[in-house]
Amino acid sequence: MFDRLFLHYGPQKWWPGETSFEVMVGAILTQNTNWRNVEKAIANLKAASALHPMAMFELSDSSLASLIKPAGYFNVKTKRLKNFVEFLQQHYQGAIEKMREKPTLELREALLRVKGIGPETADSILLYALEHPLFVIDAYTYRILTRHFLIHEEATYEEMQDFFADHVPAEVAHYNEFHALLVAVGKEFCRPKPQCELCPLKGLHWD
DNA sequence: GACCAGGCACATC
DNA sequence: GATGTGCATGGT
Repeated sequence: MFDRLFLHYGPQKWWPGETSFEVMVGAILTQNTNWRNVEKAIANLKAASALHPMAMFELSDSSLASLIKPAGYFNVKTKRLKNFVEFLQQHYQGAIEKMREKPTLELREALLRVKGIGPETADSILLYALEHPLFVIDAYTYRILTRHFLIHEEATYEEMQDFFADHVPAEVAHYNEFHALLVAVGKEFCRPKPQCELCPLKGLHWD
C-alpha cells in the first residue's frame, strides 16, 4: 500500500509549518476542517505575530477568535488553543524544547488531559511536531482500513493504531510519510461516498 | 443548494 | 455504553 501511494503521489513533505508550535496550532485548527481554511487562519496569526506560545496566551479571546475565524468553530478552537498554551506554560514554561525530553507515553497522556485535544490531535503533535513514532489515525485512515477489510467497522482509535504498529516499521519518517499519503489518497478517492475507480489502491490484495 | 473537511466534548437515554 | 448533537467557515 505504501509503495503504491508513494509511487503515485511522491513525498508529501508533512507537516507544512515553519516551527513546532505552528504545527501544534495547525493540528488543533484542522480538527474536522479543510486544511485550506486552516492556512488562512495561520496566515492571520503570523501577520499578528501571534504564532508564539506567550503571544497567543496574552491575546484576548475575542482577538484570537477573529484571527482564526476562517478555520471555523472559532469560539471552540479559541478555547482549545488557550487550553493548550496554558498547558505549555504550566508544564514547560512555554518552552517547546522542554517537551522534547519527555517520554512518548507521558507526553501523550499529558496532552490528552488538555480539554480539546483528543487522540488524533495528540498524536499529530507528537509525530509531526515532536517526532515521536506514533501512527496518526484520522477519518480517512479509518475509511481506507475498513473499506479494504483490514479492520472491523467498530474498530477503536487504539486498535487502528496498533494495527499500524504491528504491520509497519516504527520509524518516524515512515509514519510521517505514510499517514500523509493516506490523507492524499483519501481526499481524492476515500470520501464518505467512495470513488474507487481510479484509486491507486484499487485491486490491491492481501495474503 | 448539497456535500464535505486531517475532531472533540457533552447531553441524553 | 451507545447514540446524537453543536460547533462554523469556505471550496467544489
